[in-house]
This record gives sequence, C-alpha cells and structure tokens, in this order.
Amino acid sequence: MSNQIKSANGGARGTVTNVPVSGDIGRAGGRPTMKDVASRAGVALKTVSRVVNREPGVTPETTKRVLGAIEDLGFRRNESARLLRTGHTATLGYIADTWTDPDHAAVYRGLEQVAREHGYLLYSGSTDSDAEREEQLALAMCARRVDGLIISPTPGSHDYLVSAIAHLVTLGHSKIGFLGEAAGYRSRTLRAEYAEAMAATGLAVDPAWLALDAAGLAYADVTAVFCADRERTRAALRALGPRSVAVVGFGDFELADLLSPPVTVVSYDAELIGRTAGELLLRRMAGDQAPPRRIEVPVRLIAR
Amino acid sequence: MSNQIKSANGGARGTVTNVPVSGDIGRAGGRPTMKDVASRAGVALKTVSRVVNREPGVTPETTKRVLGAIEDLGFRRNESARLLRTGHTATLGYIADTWTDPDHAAVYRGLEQVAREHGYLLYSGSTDSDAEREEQLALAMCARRVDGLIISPTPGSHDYLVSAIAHLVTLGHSKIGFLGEAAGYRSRTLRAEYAEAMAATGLAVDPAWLALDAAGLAYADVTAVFCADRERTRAALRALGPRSVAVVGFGDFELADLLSPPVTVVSYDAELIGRTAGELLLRRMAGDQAPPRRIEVPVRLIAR
DNA sequence: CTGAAAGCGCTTACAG
DNA sequence: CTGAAAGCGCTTACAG
Repeated sequence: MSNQIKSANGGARGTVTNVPVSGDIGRAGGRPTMKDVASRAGVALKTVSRVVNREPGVTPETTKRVLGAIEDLGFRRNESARLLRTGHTATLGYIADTWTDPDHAAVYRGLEQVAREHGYLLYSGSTDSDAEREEQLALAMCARRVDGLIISPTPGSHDYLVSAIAHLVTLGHSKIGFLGEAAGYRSRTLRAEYAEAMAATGLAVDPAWLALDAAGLAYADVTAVFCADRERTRAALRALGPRSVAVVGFGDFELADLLSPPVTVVSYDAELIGRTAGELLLRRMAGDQAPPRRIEVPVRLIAR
Repeated sequence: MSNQIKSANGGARGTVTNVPVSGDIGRAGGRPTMKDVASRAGVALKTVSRVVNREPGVTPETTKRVLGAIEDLGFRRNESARLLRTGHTATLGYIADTWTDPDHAAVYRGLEQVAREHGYLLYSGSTDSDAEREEQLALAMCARRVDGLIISPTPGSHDYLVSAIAHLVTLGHSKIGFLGEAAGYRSRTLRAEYAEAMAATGLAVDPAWLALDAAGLAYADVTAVFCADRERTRAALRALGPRSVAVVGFGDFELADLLSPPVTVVSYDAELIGRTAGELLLRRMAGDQAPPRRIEVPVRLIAR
C-alpha cells in the first residue's frame, strides 16, 4: 500500500497535509498484476506483456481487449519486477554531505537533468560528513543494485587559492591570513595549500596567520583573510563589523554583493559538475572502459 | 554492472574524477547469487537464506561454511529481489520544486532523518514548478512501488502575512506595498491574501501597491513593502540601494542580518516540516486510517 | 537441523 | 498472431 503526503513548501505557511491513498498512488489489498489483466481479457500473460511493451504482432482486436482490461483494473506495470528480470534498475545513486550547501544542491540539479534525459530515477542521501553514514548509504544503494553511484566526497586539492591570493596582492595586501577548519585531515591539506599558494605568490607566512579564528580577526596582524567556506566567511564578516580587514571567501552566496563593502568570492558552476559527473557515469555504464579521468570545472574569482 | 563517480563538492576546486568499478560496488559479469553461495558451500538455497537472515536453527558448523562461501564469492544479497518477494520496497519518494531553495533542502533533511531511522531509502526528484514533471516523477516512483510518497507542492494559504504587516504597522507604516509574482494562480491567491491581511489590520490598499515591481520601488507611493519570496526580496534590496523603503521578506537567508539596515523576515522551521511529513507518512504506512490531517508548523517573524 | 517446491511480477527464449 | 514454460534472485510455506 502506498501513501501520499503533501507538505507545504518554501512559499507556504508551514503546513503538512496528510492525503489518504487515492487514484493510482497505490491501494490496499494489492495492486492488479499482468496475470489479473490476462485472465480478465481472456488472453495469456505474454499477450498482456506484448501490448504493455508495444511489441508488434498483436491483433488490433486483442490489443483493444487487453487495453480495456488494463483500464478496468487500473493496472500499472510493476517496474521493480520488470527490472529484476531485466538485470538493471534504471536507478542512479547520489550521496553528498548535505543539500543545505547550495553547491551540492546545484550538483544535484545538474545530475538530475542528465538522469531525467536518460530515463533514470535518483536515490539520494546525505551524510553530514559522517564517513560511516556515507558507507551505509553506498552499501544500501548497491544492495538495491543501482546502475551507478555518484559520491560527492569531502574536497581534495584547492589550487583556486592561488587566484584568490593574487587578487588580494593586487589590492596591496601582503599580510593575508587563512581562516579554515581547526583540525582534521582536510584542514591540514587546506593549510598546506594556502602556504604553497602564498609561496607561489612570493609571500612569507607568519605561523599566526594559520591559527586565526573569526573572533580575534580584528586584532590579528593581517590586512586580509581568506575564508575556506561560507560558514567562516559569514563568521568573519559578523566578527569584523565595519570592515578593517579585507575578506575573500570560498563559495558565493546571495546578497554578498549588497554588503558594504561587498565581499569578493571564489566560486564555480556546481550544476555543471553535476551534469559532468552524470554524463561520465552514463558513458561508463554504456561500456566505456577508459581509465579514470579527472575533469576540472573552471573556478572564477568574483571580485567585488 | 555498477559504477562509481566521485565528484568534488562545495569545498573543492571543481573536480570530477571517474573511478572505475571496484570492491563491492558492482562487477562485470554478474554478481554472485544465493544459488552460487549454496553450491559453493554444498548446502541448499534455503540454508543460505537462513544464515543471511540470521534465522535460528543452523549448526555453527554449516553457518561457518556458508559464511565462508559468502566471503569467498563476495556475495551481497540483492535487496531488490528480496523486496519483490516481500511486497514492499523500503523506499520513500520525495518530490519538490528544487533543492536550490533552502527551505526544500531543509524539508528534505528532516524527512531523510525519519527515513533513515526507519530503514527507508529515498527516491528524490525536483520539478522546477513544472506540473507535468511532477506527475511523471510521481508516476515513475509509483511504478517502482515506493511505500510512500511526499510531494511538496506550490504553496497554498499564507496567513503569515498578517503578522508581517502588523510588524510594519508597529513601525509606523501604513502605505505597505506587495511585491510578488506577476501572474498566475498562485500570484492571485497571494495578492488576495495580502489584501485580506491589510483589511484585517484596518488598512486600505491602493491598487497600485499590488502592481509594484522591484525596479520602480523607490518611486512608488509606499513606505514599506512585503516581498513574497527570497528572489524578490533580493531584487527589492538591490533596486532600493540605500534604503528609503522598509523591506520585509518571506524566507530567511544567510547574512540578512549583516545588511544595513538589516532585513526583517518571516520564516519557519522547514526541517521540522520534513520530519513531520515523514512521521505522518510512516504512521499511515503502519496502518493508521485516520482522516487527512493538517498540521501547522509555527511561522515566526524575525524582526531586525 | 536442512531442503525441495512454489511464488513475488515480470521478461526471455521457444513452440505452435 | 498467440501461448506455455522457465527464469530474474530472493522468501514463504511445508516436508522430512
């Protein structure tokens, strides 16, 4: 038995309405099967299968009888059963940190486009950066035999830092701090790459610049700061109040241009990433045996 | 055959890496089945089923043999097949306008929590407010026999408008305009409810206040404006520049408090909506036959 | 304690 | 043009 709930969305007053089972959204007591249709139409199972699949070679007469029975019974083919026999599931899985991150939402969007164009449905799940949950989701999706799986992992390399720092140098800054996660693998990587980017730009790094926190930013010995994620960008902006330190953030956000002074950010087309990932996956599913590829989606600096 | 793609997420430089098939993420040539395990362990199919399902009454000895065969073959039960026999799919569907809307993302988040707690996986899809796509998605999910379906439709009633307008009246405003969609059913409803809310507050409405657009806001005969969605709130703020007209928006957004002057918004806990919808649905799936219910999630005015 | 048979709802060969 | 049988990978009765 299936059920349907309508929940009001972002424009409504926050209402959840519980709508009972109706129409073709399921029904108690089991749904009619091809077997039921066959017996009602007085034909064999296989004939029903033929008209449902629009296979040629069925008399208009019998076709009509079968169609009538389908209509009468409200039959709808059970896709799961068909797919079991067929061997694939026409399903893709997508796992990411959280839909709350606008970039992930955009990746999802791009991926969904590709999936829709090719007739795939999407299983989705979020991990909140919990590795165990990521594994459980991946395993659960594999157990359902998804045809393909896309995982949006925690980030790797970050050489966009170079352009962000170059931008600040152009504005006359040299004491450029870094505001990122306090601990963990990802944090170490990011800091190392910040140091590299600084070196590449010919700037020395005061160790204190690596240990900044938003609260103390106004009193730190820096004239500019790069924030590794939206959350820290916002924290920095809040803590600084009337801006005494230049802020460049990773990840664009709405209204960033309306702040005074506006915030410069490094950003990229996350939806394109979703599309690209989807297309790569589909190509592989179609038999492409090429070795792993790495495709870079351009990052751009939005100087404001 | 299953495939796996890793696509970099919101913190990375925009990389898509295509990882080839490996480990238990699928394998060419078909995966081993219970039958394979049975013949390798020298037992009947049913015995394999027993140990996989941890049913009692199997000798430690045979259990060990079966487990060994499972290990050797890398067997993982095909959940889709099990579920076909079982009659349910342990799957919920969620359809909404777009994940890009932070409220929908939050609803999803709440729903996913409930789903996870109860062992359900989520099919998801977005419609971009396209009714046809909504129908196709719903049909596709029903064809897969989801156990339940949650659709987040375009909004209905909007009496939160009353509190927003009351707030503006408190601040001394009486010429309060409305900025919303230009045309369509939803737009008419919203405007009607705005007019009602104004009347309820004892204010007359100049017809021109209903036909505002962001661009002309600064020259309109209003001292305040209510914006029906985030997009229009941003458009109004952009068009107004240094604020001459008070702005109240529907839907909170990051950094709204950092603008000068800060923007007052009407908002609600979208994640709670997701949880609530999920719990209602699950209850119904468990046999609850109660008539449709309407649950209201409180809306709050965030005056800044 | 273990297994052979039938069945979930469909499709794939193969006959007539 | 139509159908009876076997099978997808598993579980559900029912025997031994």
